[in-house]
Amino acid sequence: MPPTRPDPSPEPQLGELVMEVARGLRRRFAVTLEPWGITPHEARALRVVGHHEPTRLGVVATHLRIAPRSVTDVVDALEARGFVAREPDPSDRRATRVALTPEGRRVLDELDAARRADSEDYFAGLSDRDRATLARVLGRLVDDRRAPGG
Amino acid sequence: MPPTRPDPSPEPQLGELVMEVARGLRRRFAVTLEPWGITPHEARALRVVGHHEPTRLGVVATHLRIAPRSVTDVVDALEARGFVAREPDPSDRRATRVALTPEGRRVLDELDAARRADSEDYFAGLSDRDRATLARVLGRLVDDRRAPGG
DNA sequence: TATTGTTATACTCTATAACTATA
DNA sequence: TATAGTTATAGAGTATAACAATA
Repeated sequence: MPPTRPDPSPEPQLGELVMEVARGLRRRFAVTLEPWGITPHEARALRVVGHHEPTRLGVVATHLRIAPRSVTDVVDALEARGFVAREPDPSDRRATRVALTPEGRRVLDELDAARRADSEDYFAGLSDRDRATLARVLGRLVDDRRAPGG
Repeated sequence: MPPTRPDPSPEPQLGELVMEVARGLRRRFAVTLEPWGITPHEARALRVVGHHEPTRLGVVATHLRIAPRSVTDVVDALEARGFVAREPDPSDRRATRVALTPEGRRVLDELDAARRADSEDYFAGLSDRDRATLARVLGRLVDDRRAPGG
C-alpha cells in the first residue's frame, strides 16, 4: 500500500497547498500554546492588542478581519484570563478600548518567543532564499486582498 | 483614519502570513461555492472521495487529516445531498466504502473548474516563477509534515 | 486484543441580526 | 440617522471518549 500522502487532487493547486500548510501550522501552534491555556485565535488577538494598545474594539476587529461580534468573545476570553482590560474611551462614550495588563504583556512576550521558535522549526527545511520568496509573495497576496487593484 | 492594514505584528512571520492567506482563500472559496450549497470542507472531502473511490472512510480520514468522527459527519452531509453513497466493503464487514454518485461526479467536475478559476484569479498577480516557487516550497512543507525526517 | 466506524459531547472560530447607548 | 459594541443565535470545522461489530 502506498504511504497515503494527503492528496485531495492529482495535481494539487496553490490554494489547496496554502490551506494544507496553514492547517499544519495551526495544529502545531495549538499544541505549543497548551501550557498557556490559550488558543491560536486568542494569541493572535492578544498580539494585535499588544501592538496597538490602547485600541478600540473596532480597530481590533479590522486588524483581525473578524466581525465585531467575534471581537467581543475573544476579548472576553482574554479579559477573563487577566491578559487585557477594557476601559472607556474618553473621547467617545460609545467606544471601548482594550489594553494589555502587565500579566498580558508578560505572556505576550513569552508567546511571541514560542511562536518564533515554532515557526523557525516548521520552516527549518527551507533555504533562506525560499523563505524570503515565500514572505515576499505571501505578503503581497495579503496586501492585494486588502487593497485590490490598488 | 489610517488604512488599517492587517498587522498582528510589526514584523509578520511566515506562519502568520500563510494563515492569513489561507483565511482569505477560504472566505473566497466559500462564496464561490454558494451556488452549490456546499462548504469548502465538504468540497474537499468530495474531491478526496472522487480521486480515490471506492474508498474506505478511514482512508478518507487519512487524506483529509481529520478524526474518524469528523469523516462520519462530512460523509453524512455529502450523502444527504446525494453526492456520495456508502456501501459495505466486501472484504471486511467492519469497513464501509464511499463512492461518488453520477450526480456527485458531475458536481465534482463543476467544483474543480470553479476552484481552478478561483485559484487562478487569486494568484493572478504573481509571476509564473513566483507561483512555481510557491508550489514547490509549500509542497515540500506538506510532505515534510507527512514524513518528518524522512 | 485490535480495528472500523458510530453515537455522544464539546470546543474553536466565525457570521448575521436585533438591540442599546450614544453621537 | 449612523456608529460602537453587546446579546442572541447559528453554522463550520474539529477533537476525545465510549461503544458495537467484526477481525
